[in-house]
Amino acid sequence: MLSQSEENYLKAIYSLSYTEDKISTNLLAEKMNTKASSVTDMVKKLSEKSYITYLKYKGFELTEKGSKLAAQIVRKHRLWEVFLVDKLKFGWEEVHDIAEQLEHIQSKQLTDKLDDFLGNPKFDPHGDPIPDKNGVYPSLKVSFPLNAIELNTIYTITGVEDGSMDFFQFLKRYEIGLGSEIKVLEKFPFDDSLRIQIDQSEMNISAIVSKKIFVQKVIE
Amino acid sequence: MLSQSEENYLKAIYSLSYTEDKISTNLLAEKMNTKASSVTDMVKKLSEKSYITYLKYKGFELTEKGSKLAAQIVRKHRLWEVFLVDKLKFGWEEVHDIAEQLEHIQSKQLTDKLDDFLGNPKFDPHGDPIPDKNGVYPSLKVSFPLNAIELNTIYTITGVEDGSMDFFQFLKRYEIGLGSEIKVLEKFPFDDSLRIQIDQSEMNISAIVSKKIFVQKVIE
DNA sequence: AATAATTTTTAGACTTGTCTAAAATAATTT
DNA sequence: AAATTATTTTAGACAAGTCTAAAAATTATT
Ligand SMILES: [Mn+2]
Ligand SMILES: [Mn+2]
Ligand SMILES: [Mn+2]
Ligand SMILES: [Mn+2]
Repeated sequence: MLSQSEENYLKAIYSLSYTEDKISTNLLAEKMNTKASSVTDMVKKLSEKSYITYLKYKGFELTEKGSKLAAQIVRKHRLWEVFLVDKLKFGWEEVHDIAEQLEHIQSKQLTDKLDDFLGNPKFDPHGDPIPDKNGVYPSLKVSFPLNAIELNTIYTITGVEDGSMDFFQFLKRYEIGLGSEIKVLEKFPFDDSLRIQIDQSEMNISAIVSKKIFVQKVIE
Repeated sequence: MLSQSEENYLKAIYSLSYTEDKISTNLLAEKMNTKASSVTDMVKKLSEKSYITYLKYKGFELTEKGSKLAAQIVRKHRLWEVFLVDKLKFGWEEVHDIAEQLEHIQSKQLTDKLDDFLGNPKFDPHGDPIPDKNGVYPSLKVSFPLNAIELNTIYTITGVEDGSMDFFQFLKRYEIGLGSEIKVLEKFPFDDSLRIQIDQSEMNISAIVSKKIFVQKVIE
């Protein structure tokens, strides 16, 4: 059984693994708000216990064992967040620090019963996916930029990349917003512009715009 | 903010205060499954922080501040036990160790919201009273042995002290059980036996029996 | 009241987790 | 390729919490 401190480090490494391949001492130190020397100490210990592989000066990465355990901590964290928001009526912005404590409670039975009590939620109040008891994440509908989707298929807009006022003005003018249903009718290779159907109306959008609008396939 | 260890010691002192006035090092060491020297170390610290008063070789006792805090830890412990049993469907015998961890989660808001969510329970699954957010316990109906109660007043049987088969056989023969309504009609000083009314029937019981049957006054 | 037994405290050691400062290694610049 | 800079590790210190063994204080017994 790992200490609370070891678990927090492991979780941080897990979270960095999402973007980084091998993780450096300084990167983890920054994430954990500690000093590099403390990280080295902990990394030695976690490596000793084979939750990570580590070569001096060369960085470290999670082992299968480490990854499995980290997923379980994330699972607990997110399940407790669901509990706090859904059952205790906390705001979603208030729950992180409490979940940071609750995630360390040791009882597999508790986690599983909590999961059932909450109705086996797939996402936490911040929209982050909750791994199941085997560490498996719910299948995510992945987002694509508009310029990369199938023709004549309905998608939903889930995000835009550019946050400039000009871009928002453009989107508003044509009533393009989150949740709008969108279908690409035709591609024009000469300038990569697209003829699209947005809700009921049709229009042509430039390649520049098409790269900034992200969509997900509509399920069913 | 106290450490988990400090909180556990404080809670143990609080629990011993119920029977002991001044608490000795060895008594607490036994309760905490530690060595006397560890207790001395911790007692110094808690005294330093004025949760207890302590004189070398003379024992220690809770201050007002210590008592208040300990009651809040007990409150959390018992509320979480209610949660585990009522909501997560644990058996009442399974919840103590988990509550032992949960009682250390730091968030007053969490405790109060949990209390509301559970419907402000007054007793935990083991029948122990839950202090409110001000540390006040629900008014307990206190139990007395039958030989110490008022004449001609209705009481309810809440417990028996002797667990022998012979005694149970006796109780069963006369249909005396938990929840039975009982009234003492007459006392016979020559042998301290009692004439009682048990539910609808009347009988005489010996002093020996009268000391083993515990009752509470019927409210209202 | 002296001696013996018990209880409590102290002294010193060990572990975990952290830090600062210095040394070692790696990466970048010239 | 050497020098400079950045990163990482080591060495040594400290606080918290625990333990064993020895010393001190208290309590009980003769
Ligand atoms: Mn945490
Ligand atoms: Mn979250
Ligand atoms: Mn506890
Ligand atoms: Mn209980």
